[in-house]
Amino acid sequence: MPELPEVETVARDLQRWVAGATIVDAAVHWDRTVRHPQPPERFVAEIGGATIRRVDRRAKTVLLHLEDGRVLTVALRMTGALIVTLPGTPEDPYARVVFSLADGRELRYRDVRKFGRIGLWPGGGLRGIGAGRGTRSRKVAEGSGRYRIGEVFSGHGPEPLARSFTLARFAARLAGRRAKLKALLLDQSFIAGVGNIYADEALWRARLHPLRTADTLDERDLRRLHRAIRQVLREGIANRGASFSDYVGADGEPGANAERLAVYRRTGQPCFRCGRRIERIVVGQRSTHYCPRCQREPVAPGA
DNA sequence: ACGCCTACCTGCTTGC
DNA sequence: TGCAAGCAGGTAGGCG
Repeated sequence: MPELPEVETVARDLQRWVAGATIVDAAVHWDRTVRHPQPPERFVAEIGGATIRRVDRRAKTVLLHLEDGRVLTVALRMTGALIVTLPGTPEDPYARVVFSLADGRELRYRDVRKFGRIGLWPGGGLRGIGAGRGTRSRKVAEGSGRYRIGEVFSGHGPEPLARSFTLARFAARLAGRRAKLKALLLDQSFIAGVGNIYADEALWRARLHPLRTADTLDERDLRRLHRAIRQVLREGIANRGASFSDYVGADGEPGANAERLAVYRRTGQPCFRCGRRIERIVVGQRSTHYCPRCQREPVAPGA
């Protein structure tokens, strides 16, 4: 499940391997993977001849900045992967879009479950992203006009690893919120890039129960949570991401972070801090893993 | 504005 | 062994 650390790994790989490369052709094998422009034939016509200037990441989306200013976005969602292959590499039945590069290599978008989306957008408006209050995700639907790349992300919250994501700013964003911590961490308009794995890991590290509500946190809780979010994401990047089934880097290799996780998918196994068995509950339709001793139950109001 | 729910997808695991 | 149900979860979009 590509979250911030996994997407960052892919973007860094691609920056090393395809920055400067020219896309000479593209083949779309699953139409709905291409979100914009529509129809896919138009997408193919518009991407042909484009040269990749730089590759980076915003939230959980890979951004391939083209020389002419346009931006190719790849949202990996659940099972998406961007893999660079050498000439002669066998075809992949799960490759939904294949970009042919001028030097003979291919940049393949592989996606077993077809949730991922690729878009091509006019540049502009990226500056200042995440500086706003983080509204609910705006409607930037397929086929509904040509939004600039900045507008695609206008509804996203701040980047948790940015220097500007300070404790004060985090506290200000949390103020007045009464949602469960788990739900809040998964909300991309609150913070960009955290998914189910790193939400559970951050809460374990901060010793906070996933059902605690944001308005019950004191200053020390806030500080621990702010720190924990940044730590688990940085460690994930250092280990090239966590692989469970489908996630791989642009080299096609899985990351090493899955075996270093403290709670995610460790139900019934001992907590690394206290030895108590990790439990699994469902919060907002998402499986949630935590230590019942280290992460104490929320106290009912008025109890 | 916010919290909650479902659809989108397919492969793997589980249970009978 | 076979087969169906359950599970995995990011996010658009709908509802109250």
